[in-house]
Order: sequence, then structure tokens, then C-alpha cells
Amino acid sequence: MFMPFEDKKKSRVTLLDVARRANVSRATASLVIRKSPLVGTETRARVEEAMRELGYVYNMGAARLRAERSHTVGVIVPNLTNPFFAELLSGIEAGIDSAGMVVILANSGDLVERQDMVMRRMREHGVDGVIVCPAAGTEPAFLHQLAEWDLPLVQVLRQISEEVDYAGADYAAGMRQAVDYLASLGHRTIAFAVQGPIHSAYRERVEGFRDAMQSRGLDPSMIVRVPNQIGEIADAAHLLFDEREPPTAVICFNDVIALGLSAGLYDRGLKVGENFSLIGFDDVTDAEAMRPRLTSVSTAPVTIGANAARLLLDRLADPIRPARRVVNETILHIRQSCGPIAVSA
Amino acid sequence: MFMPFEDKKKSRVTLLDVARRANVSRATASLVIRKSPLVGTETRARVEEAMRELGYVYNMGAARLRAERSHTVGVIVPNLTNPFFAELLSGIEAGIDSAGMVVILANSGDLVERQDMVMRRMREHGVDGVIVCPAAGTEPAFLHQLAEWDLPLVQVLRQISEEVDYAGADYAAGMRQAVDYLASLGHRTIAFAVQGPIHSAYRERVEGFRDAMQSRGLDPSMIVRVPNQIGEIADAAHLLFDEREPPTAVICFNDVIALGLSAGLYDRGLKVGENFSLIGFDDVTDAEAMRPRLTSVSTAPVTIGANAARLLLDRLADPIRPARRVVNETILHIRQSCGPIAVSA
DNA sequence: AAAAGCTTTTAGATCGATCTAAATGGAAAG
DNA sequence: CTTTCCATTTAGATCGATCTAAAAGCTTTT
Repeated sequence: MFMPFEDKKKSRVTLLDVARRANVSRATASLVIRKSPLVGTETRARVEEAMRELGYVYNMGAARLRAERSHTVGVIVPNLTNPFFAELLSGIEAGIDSAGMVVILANSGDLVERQDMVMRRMREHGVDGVIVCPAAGTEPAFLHQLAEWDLPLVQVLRQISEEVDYAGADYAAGMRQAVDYLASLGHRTIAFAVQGPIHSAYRERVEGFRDAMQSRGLDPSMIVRVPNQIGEIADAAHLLFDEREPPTAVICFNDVIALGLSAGLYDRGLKVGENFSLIGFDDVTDAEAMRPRLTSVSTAPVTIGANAARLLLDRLADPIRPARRVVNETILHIRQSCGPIAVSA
Repeated sequence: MFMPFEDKKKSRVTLLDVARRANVSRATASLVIRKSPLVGTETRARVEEAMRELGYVYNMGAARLRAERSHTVGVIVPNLTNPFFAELLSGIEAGIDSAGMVVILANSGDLVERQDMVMRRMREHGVDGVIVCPAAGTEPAFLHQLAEWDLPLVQVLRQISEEVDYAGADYAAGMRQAVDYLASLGHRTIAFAVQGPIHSAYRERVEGFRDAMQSRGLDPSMIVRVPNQIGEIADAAHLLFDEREPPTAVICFNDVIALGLSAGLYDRGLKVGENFSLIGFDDVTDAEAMRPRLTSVSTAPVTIGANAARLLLDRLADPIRPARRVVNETILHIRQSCGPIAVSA
């Protein structure tokens, strides 16, 4: 807190200053910092005391130069304003932080060129590894390039290459849960409302929907694209009823769509949960606060983030172990936005 | 992309390698990287060519050690799962990124001890400056300490010290806008629903509410605390009606509360916008998707983040200029959640 | 032809840690 | 009393850039 021996305007306190004050060598002081078992108890105490007295601050930059370890992890997300990614980031940050490392954050804007740029920056900053939710359109070559450069890497949420660690959720199973639930309520014509750029998580959800529908003998072709702006989604609800045979239920690609469509259905005088059924995906915190409360497939983004952090830390500990996939189970959180077909008809 | 002369398993390409290949000295190569006007055009081209051929990657860590500049900015937020902070972060990241610097992110969890810890880590990593939304209960001494350490600092959203740069919004004016609007609709008994830890932004809103109410001769004492968990807010709506004289309108501390109370009022059979009026604060993207659409005071978190980034960059350029405050105007975004008192009565 | 004034290039020290390989001191073994 | 062994400690090189101050090439002026 106070630094009696520091000259205010003078340069920072270095390890050498600490060493001198504790009557040891620079090397010994360095060992103390790194908690080496080599130093004697009495010496260690003296050095620690000196550090405190001088208000010493470790210079990570200098250490990194020599030790080739920066205690820094790059995190690249395609979007920060979406609460889903914010929760993901929160999980990653907590995991990385608890390992004594820090997160260097970057936003790719879901653009591969920006992603290239940002990745270069990460390399320049000497990150020990990178957790990336790959921008839509990322080539597998991109990830392999990084592996070539010996940069430990974890993919999160979206999967580009099988040969690289991956943390995500079982979107296809989540879709099956949603379809099964609606089918058990008697629904036969079910729409799927989608949005945004095409990437692996998108395809997994679409294919999960198709498979689940087909395996029950239902028509899986009613896939409707809605606008990306949340305010415009409500006005797109009419798209559902332009179909030959209008659906009695809709599954949404994410909760944002569910929120928007819920408003749009309300505007059309439909009562969600009574004469129309709606299922969201992701189960963000708002789902609980909607009326009717939104039934949603929970993908637990914070947990996925924590898994990604774990994967990266493990990878740093063992760079040659084969690639691993950690796929989180989804949970269908049943609330009030779905009802039996009988009532709808 | 390809590195014909690199030995795969061999150590990284350094500036010296580049210099040798271009037949110049290390110093000249360094000048090229830093875009110094001193080097001749022909030489510059030769060096850049060599960098490309060797697949050279700048080592920021080494540069920082010598130059005392890390091109790194620390950002400390109290919470990442709240979409409001995510949007703020998005604005900060964009601003910092456009200056060619990167963001080191940390989460204080709104705890001063964690904030101390995290701040130490930032210093160890040699950040050039810090943007912090101070944890509730942060002492002014904490910020002054950092100034003492010559660590450029910007406060964002919450204001602890007048002597440190600050970016925020004019919460008090926002409250006045809300109160004035409701008063113009004829409301006389207006409640204020609050939540969360006490900090400057909290106090500014509460005081703004009090002042605005008092200056119109209205009773400003109906301040109700609701739970922090969004799912529990709806059930707390009854608190509003436990008052001696139940309010006809409520202003919410933030949109999360508005969303929750809207649900709670719905559960009680009240029609928001018809026989009860509701105003949110922050105008997050969800406001547009609620039904009825939420009238809310916009605080534009992305803009505040951009302002904070600007302030820090300016401060880095001129460390001795006096502290500045950038306070964003709020805008009352009128939608459908408020109605005239006549209908309510 | 020498001096002066540019522009461009460079050798070598330097930042603050870690690492290697060797030195030191004391206890145990011969 | 010397030798061996173990636990500590250390001097000095090193990481890869930047910085300083001076040198090397050019023109232009005297």
C-alpha cells in the first residue's frame, strides 16, 4: 500500500531491487515468486517481506519474453450484444480466471476477414491459446493453420473441424426433445422459425428438426426465416400462416425469435399456450419472465463456456493429447407456452 | 501463409531473421514495422517482402518490455450475464479495437476484494490503462491509488471520484423525463421499483426520481425494492399494492424489472398501458418485443462504452489533462406501456 | 576539394524477468 | 579429516524487440 523507499517519479521496482533489499540474488527472488520448493523457509519470508515493503508488482511481460508463456487466453466471439454470447463469455472468463490467467477479448462480427485480423493480433500478443466461436463461413483450413502454428485452440458452440477440441451442446437432441414434446401434445404440423447466418450450430438444429419430424412421419419442410432485428420479428409472424396448411405449433431457433413471435401471435389475437404452441431454444433468463412463461430447450451457455475453458486448460497441460468433444445435454424446460392440439383445433 | 524457410520445429522467426534476409540491420527492420518515415521506400519494400516470406509475427511482448507500452487495456465489469453490461462491453471493445489495441477482460462480480485482485492482475500484465465500472462500495481512495501508480483510468456508468475521467448517462435527467411524461398523463401517485447494490448510478436515479417528483409537488416516497432474480420479480408485484395509496404508474430502475413487473401485473389481471402505466429504464433491445411495447428511458450502453474508450485513448495521448466527464443524454422512448390516468381511474 | 547539411542506416545497450549450469555450505558417510 | 551428498543459492546468458547516439551516404554550398 505505501512505498517508503520509492522515488515517486523514478522507474518501477524490479526483482533486482527486491533481491538487493532481501540480501539474495535475483535468481532466488525469482524462485520465490514462482513458489519453487527449492528456497528455504527463512529466505522465502525475507523476500516476501521485501516485496511487500517495496510495493513490488510482477512484470508479466518480462517473464513471458523469457518463459514463452503469457498466462493469457484469446477469446473470439461473433457478437457481444446477444445475451447468449455474453453468458457464454461469462463462463469462459470465470474458468480462465480461476486458473490465474486472463482473457483477451475480441469480436469478429461473424466476418471471416475480421476474424483473420483479430487472430493475427492474438498471435502478436502471444496468447497461450485461443477459444473461438468461429465466424460463419470459416474454413477448416483456418483452424488447421493455427494448429500448424502450435497455437492451442478450442472451438466453442460451432464446429468446423473434427480434429480440434470442441465444446457445445447437443442441439439435435434438443430439437428432438422439442418435437417429441409437441408431438406428445398431438401437434402434427409444426413449423421451425430460423434466423441468422448459416453455421454448424444452425445446421445441427435444422437437421435435428428434420430427423425428429421424419422419424415420426411428420412433414419437416416448414422452415421459415424471420428477420434478424428483434423488433421486426413480430411483424413476420404472418409468414407462418401463409403456408398451405398453417402450423399449430412453432419451434424457434432461439429465445429471441420466440419472444418476437410471441408478440406477433399476440398481435394476431392468438393465445400462446392455448390455441397456439411455442417453444424457444437456449432458455435465456428472460424466458421465465415472459407471459405466458416460455417453454424452452436449455443449452446452458455459461456451462458451455466453462467447458471450453476447461478444455483449453487441459490442452495447455498436454498439447499432444487427441482432440476432445464436450457436448452438453440439453434440457427441455416446460412452462406455459405449449398446449394440447385438442384445444387448438 | 506458407513458410518455405522455416524449420517447423525450430524457434519462431525474429526480427533479426527478417533483417538478415532483407540485408538490413535489426534497427532498420524495427523502424519498418513501426512505420517510421525515416526508412527509404526501396528498403521498406524489401523488409516487408522478407517479413511476408518468412511468415514473421510481431512479438508484442518483447516490444512492450522495452517500449513500456503494451497496447492493452483492462476492462473490469461487475457482471457479464446482464445484457446491459454486455452491450457496454461491446461499445468499449469496438473503440479500443479501432485504435489497434486489445481488451483484457475481467469480472469483479461487484465485489471490492475481487476488484482489488483483478486490478493487481491487470497491473502485472502491464495494461496501458483501465476502464472500470467500479464495484458497489468502492472507495475513492482505490481510484486515487491507481492514479498514484500512473495507471490511466476511466470510470464508466458509476462515479466514485470527481478527479477521474468518467463516462455515463444523465440518469437524473432520465428520471425527470419519465416523471414528467407520467405527470403529463395525469398520474399523481407514482412508484419507483428498485433493485440491486447501491452505487452512484443507483443514487442518481433515486435522487433524480425524488427531485422530479418533489418539484411537481408529488410524494416521492414510494420506493419499492424487488428481488434480483428475474423470475421472482413478477411475484413481487403485490408490493406495489400493499401501499396506503396504491400507485397508478411505476417507473422501473431497469428494463429487467419492467419485464418482470409487466408479467406480475398481467398475472393480477391489470392491463399495462390501459389501467396501469409502466416505464422501463435502459431501453434494451427486448423492450421493442414486449407486449405491450415497453416505454423506456434509453441510456444507450453501446454509446457509453464507446465514450469510455474514447476517454481512455485521449487520456493515453495526454496523461496530464484534467479529468473529463462525458455524460450521455437519455431519450424517453415512448411506446405503449403508459396510458392517461383518466382511463385508470 | 573540402565543409556543411540532409537523409538513411546501424551497432550496442537495454527493458525485467527466467534458465542453465555451477558454486556454496552443512550434514552424513567413509 | 576427507569425501560424498543433498539442499540452497547464484552469476551470467538469454528472450526479441526498442532506443540512443553515432556513422555512412548523398547533395549542396563554399
